Amino acid sequence: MDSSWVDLDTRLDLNLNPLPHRFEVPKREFQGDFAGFEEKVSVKVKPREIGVLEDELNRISSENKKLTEMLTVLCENYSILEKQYMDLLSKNSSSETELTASKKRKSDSEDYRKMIGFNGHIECSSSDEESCKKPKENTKTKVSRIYMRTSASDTASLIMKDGYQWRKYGQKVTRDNPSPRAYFKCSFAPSCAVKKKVQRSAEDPSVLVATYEGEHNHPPPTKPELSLSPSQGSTVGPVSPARRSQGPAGTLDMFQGIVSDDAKKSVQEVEAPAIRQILVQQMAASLTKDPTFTAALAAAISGRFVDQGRTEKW
DNA sequence: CGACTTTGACCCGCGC
DNA sequence: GCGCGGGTCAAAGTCG
Repeated sequence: MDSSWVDLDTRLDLNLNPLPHRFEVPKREFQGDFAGFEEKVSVKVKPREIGVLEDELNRISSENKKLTEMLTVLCENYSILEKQYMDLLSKNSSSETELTASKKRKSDSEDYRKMIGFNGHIECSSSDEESCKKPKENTKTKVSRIYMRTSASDTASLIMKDGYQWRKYGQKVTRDNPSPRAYFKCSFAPSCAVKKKVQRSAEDPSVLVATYEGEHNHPPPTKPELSLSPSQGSTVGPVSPARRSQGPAGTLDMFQGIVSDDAKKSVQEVEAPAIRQILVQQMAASLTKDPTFTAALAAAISGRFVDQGRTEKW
């Protein structure tokens, strides 16, 4: 199924066709202050140059249109894939109910295998094996499970970036899995009782399985707050109650973590195409829905041209 | 120095 | 009752 995912670099490189050399902006353009820039903008531009600039502007505009179309197609692809994913989930859940308790664990891992086929899986449930194991516990406790493929460099640690701040309080080697299980508590809010367990998959050590218990009673950390936790760099919790209702289980929250965390790290470390897909979808949505995007782009580009005119004058 | 991680000990539930 | 295994605690160590 991997092949069905669009492997898209999420960086928006709008410079598809680099401008001719004469339009390249020297480094010095980005140095110094721009005070009095407006005055300088009223430059004497030769009529011939105006025509060239207009041509460039038109070209950029058409590129922008193409990009918008690409994003639209991407959104459609995502919708289709999302539908397939939800179908798959519903099939699995229906078959799961027919299994006995003893078989359930096995089916869970098989289920996981199917899911991991497309590299990332997010599963949320309020009535799962956890509540079967611990019938005395409050069955209302929401439990969600996230499978995340990690890069080789991440295999040493069990830190799973999800946007929230976690404090590790224990680690244990369990019987059914040679790799240790790490226990985390949400440390962002003292009153937040959310816990998470992170363990490598016994079948695929490159896959981290995080099990979240409970719901955060606080909003997800914002950017500045995230930057306050450099050591763990942890990151998004799956379940902000206010957001839980929307979209495929947990996906939006997961996505939010990726976005709100240090972008470089997240994109590198979270390799699950599903997550990237969500990222792309969000980007596409925000761009296509924003009527000012084109205008802003054009303004930025024309600003660059004006800059260029100024530079040539110097 | 404070926040966080590590890790061995302890607690508790469950099955036999 | 006993042993096992999962979960938690807390002191010591580490790091920025």
